[in-house]
Amino acid sequence: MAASNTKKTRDADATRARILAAAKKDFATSGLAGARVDEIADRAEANKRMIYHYFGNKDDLFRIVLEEAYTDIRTAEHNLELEHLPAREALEKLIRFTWDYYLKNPEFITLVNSENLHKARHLKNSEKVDELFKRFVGMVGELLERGVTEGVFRTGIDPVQLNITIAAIGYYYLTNRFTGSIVFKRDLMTPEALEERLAFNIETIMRLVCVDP
Amino acid sequence: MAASNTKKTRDADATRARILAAAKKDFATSGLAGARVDEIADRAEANKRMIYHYFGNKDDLFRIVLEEAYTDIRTAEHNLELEHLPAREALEKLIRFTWDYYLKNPEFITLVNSENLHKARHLKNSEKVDELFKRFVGMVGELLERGVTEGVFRTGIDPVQLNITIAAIGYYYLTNRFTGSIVFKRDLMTPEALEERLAFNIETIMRLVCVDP
DNA sequence: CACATAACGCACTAACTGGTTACTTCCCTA
DNA sequence: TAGGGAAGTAACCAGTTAGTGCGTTATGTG
Repeated sequence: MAASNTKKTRDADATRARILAAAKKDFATSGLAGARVDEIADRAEANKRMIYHYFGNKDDLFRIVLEEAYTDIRTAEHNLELEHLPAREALEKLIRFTWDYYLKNPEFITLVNSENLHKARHLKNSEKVDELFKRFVGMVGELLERGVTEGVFRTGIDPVQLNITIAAIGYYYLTNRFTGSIVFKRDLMTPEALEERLAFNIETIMRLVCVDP
Repeated sequence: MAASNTKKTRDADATRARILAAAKKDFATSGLAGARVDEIADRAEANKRMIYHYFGNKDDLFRIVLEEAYTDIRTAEHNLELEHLPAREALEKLIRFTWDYYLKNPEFITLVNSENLHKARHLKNSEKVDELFKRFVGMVGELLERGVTEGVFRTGIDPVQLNITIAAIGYYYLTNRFTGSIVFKRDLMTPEALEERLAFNIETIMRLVCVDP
């Protein structure tokens, strides 16, 4: 499973990008401790020396992969432009987006899990993530306020708690899909199971937030 | 941080138990790949050779630690004796229990995360976990039915989906407490924050399940 | 063209890591 | 009380791992 064979001669940006993509893949698959620098270099079709040249060391590489992952999801979220929809529709769109993003980008979940295993020590040194989230929490807060004004949402809901819950009900299902499929004795990843779960999640949040669910 | 100094001369059971406790701690802290067999032996105040004598290899040791963790939580759950309470109270007790258990046993969460990173390959070889969960899902199913009979719960709720959601809203908050505290710019682990989260979770589930929340 | 600069690669190392070999020490019971 | 088996130990091993020293090669610019 190597990077696309567009390896030209001497292209610093391309090499850097290939290393990042390879690192994302390996860190997501094996965790920080389990991932191997040599394998990342192989997958990137780059020399291991280049990893240290561009990224310093394994931990810094991990930090940058993580920052990129957070930037990606927050950018996609921003592009939803929820502010142009009625509050109820906007909320449902956010729930669907969160679910779909986790589903299509499973590496995001495992990267975040890895970072939490390490008590977020990489994120602590990151300035980038800081500003990303300011906008995001604000967005959901405004959405809630708008819903109250429209008369469709209950008052007094904490946007952070709501955010966490919307993420939780999708994240948990997907991150624990392997043990979950065993202990609950059903394949949690069939198209039908996924559809059913999304519907359940939408209902959960709508009943929590809406005046008249 | 060594095991309690009750190390007598020649006690196979005690040595085995010390190794298991040490392994649980280290696997929970560092993950499967990150944990070191030598360190587990040190922490257990046992010789490394004993680990291989009693448990075979690192992966088998991890599997047994995991089985023990699942047995512990399911046993505690069983001891709740929810069947002796009115359905509504029983449900709230289950939500509180789940939250408190995760809070007091953070290693459970990290062990399960590790196992899922490895696609549950250890659990696949476990017969023990199989029967543990049969009882559990049945218990929640009966609780839901009883609530419907009592006229307090809505009909048609899937016990597995409910189970997953109850776990999810606590699990996600706690497993991601490090990154969460950074991105949301508030300490998620103060007593007030924890209390607030539990209240929010109870409200979420009650609104989802109850006819008249 | 010349040449400085940056991209790239080889081969190496010191420390580590899961697992083992060969041995000693203790306890139980015949 | 003798001796057999289980508990426990130290030293070791072969393979792995993150990280580097240093030389080579391409490329853009004066």
